[in-house]
Amino acid sequence: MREQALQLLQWYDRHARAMPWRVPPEDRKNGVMPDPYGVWLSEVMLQQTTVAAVRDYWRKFTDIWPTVADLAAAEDAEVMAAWAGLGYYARARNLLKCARVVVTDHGGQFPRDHATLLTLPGVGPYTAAAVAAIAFDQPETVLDGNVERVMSRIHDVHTPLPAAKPELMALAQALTPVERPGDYAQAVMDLGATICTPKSPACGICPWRDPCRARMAGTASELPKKTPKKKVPTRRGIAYVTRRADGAWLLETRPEKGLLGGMLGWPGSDWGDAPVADPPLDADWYRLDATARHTFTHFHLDLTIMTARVPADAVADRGDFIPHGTFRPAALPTVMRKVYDLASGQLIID
DNA sequence: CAATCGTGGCA
DNA sequence: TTGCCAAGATT
Repeated sequence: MREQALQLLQWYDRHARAMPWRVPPEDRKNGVMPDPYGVWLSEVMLQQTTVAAVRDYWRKFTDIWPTVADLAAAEDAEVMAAWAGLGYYARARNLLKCARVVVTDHGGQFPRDHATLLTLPGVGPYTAAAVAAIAFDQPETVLDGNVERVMSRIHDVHTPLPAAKPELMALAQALTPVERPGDYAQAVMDLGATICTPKSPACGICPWRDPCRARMAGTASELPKKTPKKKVPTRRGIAYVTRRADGAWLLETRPEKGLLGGMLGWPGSDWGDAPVADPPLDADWYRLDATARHTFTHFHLDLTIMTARVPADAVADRGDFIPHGTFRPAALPTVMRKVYDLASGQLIID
């Protein structure tokens, strides 16, 4: 095996991070392999998301749906509700699609090869490689943010991302060993997460200290270069929070496509410069002084909150009344939960 | 290729 | 407060 990969694997044997979905290196050496379903689930959840944020969600999902068949049989709304708060909700929609494809088209078994994995909804180049390597020990190369950073430093690559990706992928592939590819994939990512960090990397204790070109050049902390991103605009909107006399709340399921697609939310306006919207029903509307502020990936949102109490026989033009006993604020995406937190005090039913 | 798509933690 | 960042995929 290549010396450099071996050094990283030896470091991983001593410093592998413990995670609920991970089989530690000492067990993998004894032939223990992780459940592909759990690996796939973790990889989808970890897309652009921290390990700390994923842990409890992964446990919740595997507790409620222990197998891919269980997940495939789940109600859409239940899965979206369970995902609420984790963000990037297209992942949850594709997660369910993928589970159903695995059951109907692949006999309930995850494909083992990269090409077939790539055909699954929500599975791109990174996730396909991660599942193939970690769950099936195939010599695939994972290229995530960690690996991009590690490779750009080891080889002192100054080409800015994302243009540098093909180059970094080639470098990463050249290092990928044929032995223990699953542990190796996890090892590079652990290295990036704990040693070769974005700011102040711990080069002094790095297993790849000697071959690292950026450390030699003193450029490690400024790599990888990235194309500058523009700052985000502020948009405004209106949210209508309606409570019926029997305690029910007026909510609507958002369209499948677009922001917060498929998630539960308060009826409201579009979000833009000067939002206008008709209330979801005729009522005596009260405007809260406080607004709900939230930052998405590409814009800030400032939501004006309107509240109203309506009779038990009220009929809405938009949305559906959800009974008080059924409604769970935790099933809302964060921005909608912020609105609830601000509005609920005004809508207490005796 | 560039834009879209969440959230929470941290300097 | 602001900006950056985290195991990307899709269009």
